[in-house]
Amino acid sequence: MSARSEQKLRTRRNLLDATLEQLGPERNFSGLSLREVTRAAGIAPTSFYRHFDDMNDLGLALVEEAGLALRQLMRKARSRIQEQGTAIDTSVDTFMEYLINNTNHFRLLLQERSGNSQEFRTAIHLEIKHFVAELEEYLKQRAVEQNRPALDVGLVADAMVTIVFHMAAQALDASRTERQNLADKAKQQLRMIMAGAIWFASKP
Amino acid sequence: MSARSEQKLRTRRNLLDATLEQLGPERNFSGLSLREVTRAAGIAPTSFYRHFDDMNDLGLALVEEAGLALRQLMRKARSRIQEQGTAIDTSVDTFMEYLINNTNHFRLLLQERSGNSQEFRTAIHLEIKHFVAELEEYLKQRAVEQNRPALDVGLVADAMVTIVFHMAAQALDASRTERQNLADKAKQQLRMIMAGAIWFASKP
DNA sequence: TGTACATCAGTGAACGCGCGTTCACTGATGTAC
DNA sequence: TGTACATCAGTGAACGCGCGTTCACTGATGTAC
Repeated sequence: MSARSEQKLRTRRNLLDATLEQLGPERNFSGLSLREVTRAAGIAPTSFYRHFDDMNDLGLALVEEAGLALRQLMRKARSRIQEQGTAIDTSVDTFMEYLINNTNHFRLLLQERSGNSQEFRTAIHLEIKHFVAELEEYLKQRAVEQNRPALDVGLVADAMVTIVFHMAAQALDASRTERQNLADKAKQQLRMIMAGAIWFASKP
Repeated sequence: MSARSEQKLRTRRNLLDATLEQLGPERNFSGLSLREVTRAAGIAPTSFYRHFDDMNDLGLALVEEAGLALRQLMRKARSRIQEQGTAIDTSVDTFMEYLINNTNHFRLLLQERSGNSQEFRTAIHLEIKHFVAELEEYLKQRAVEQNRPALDVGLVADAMVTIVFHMAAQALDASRTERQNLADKAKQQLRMIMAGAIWFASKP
């Protein structure tokens, strides 16, 4: 790759990183301006257009990145579970780890609910759907491996992801000990859902 | 009350209503401008300050209103349940009704997660906490009435509200039939949580 | 009831500001011969 | 390897726009006597 295109990629990366860094409890993605982002990235506002059509275009790139990171996280969690056998604890702990290491990626995924373009919200929704689908697949496998009755995995995976995302949203701006409490609460709630699902599945 | 102060209240009401009407899937509260709101309310931008300090102040008034409406809704749901005895179905249906009649009030309550002032988010969080607390109280009573083991009501109420709010958020911009599916899914998920909670409560 | 004055909701002009986007440009890097 | 030209990432000036906020004002409503 030529020096020129390497430099271009580096600038693009700066734009993406600078955008993430601007996000916070009081800063939506939709509240960021193009000029703010270029300022943070150390380039002229006009240079923005060498890399993205507009802020929406940049946002979509970030959402894709966040989704990819989430999927990588899941692979990691699954391999940990095989070693340790504690599915719920390990999953929640791993999610929490993602949260801490990719705070602003996660912040972006939470913007699903209004304030952005249809396209943007659809993109986020898709990433979360992937996340649910992979959990579904995993639950199905586990049920077979453990000779348990087949659960309504769609329903269970959806409920679990709802609980975990909600937990994570609250944990974002919480202290270390609050985070621990939130994680513990989520784990217990997931166990309730699991127990309820098994109960329903084993009914006549 | 004097004619003058009645007129003032009417203008204030116009501002609040105009603000709610501006909200939508692509419009955050934090994305609304003072001038937009006064334009929609049919007054001069400068008149805004006769009623509110700034947009944040107006937002807080709306959040309070939305919380009040939610609490009224709950009373209604509880009385319906006494007549019919189907707690989960009736509660979800009633929530759905609120959603349809107070769409933009609910949209406002969904903005809890970033993009607004700390004060604003805290206010929303408080309204949701009230909602959870009343559900907790209700669950406690039901357990006693039905001679069931005491549940971990805090955990259950929290999980249930998470599920219902998530359902409602998705239902906001969904079609009639999609909404029905979302409500059915939520009901089943709530039953799972309930069954799981009872199972845990009846363990030694 | 009538009069003189006080209150105050709503106004219009004006301000300075940051915004997104356009344009013609510069000069380093890449390419063809 | 050296030369002449092409590419193109990044620039700086400029634009028109909507914003929040200030200010001195107007005129209808309210109040005191």
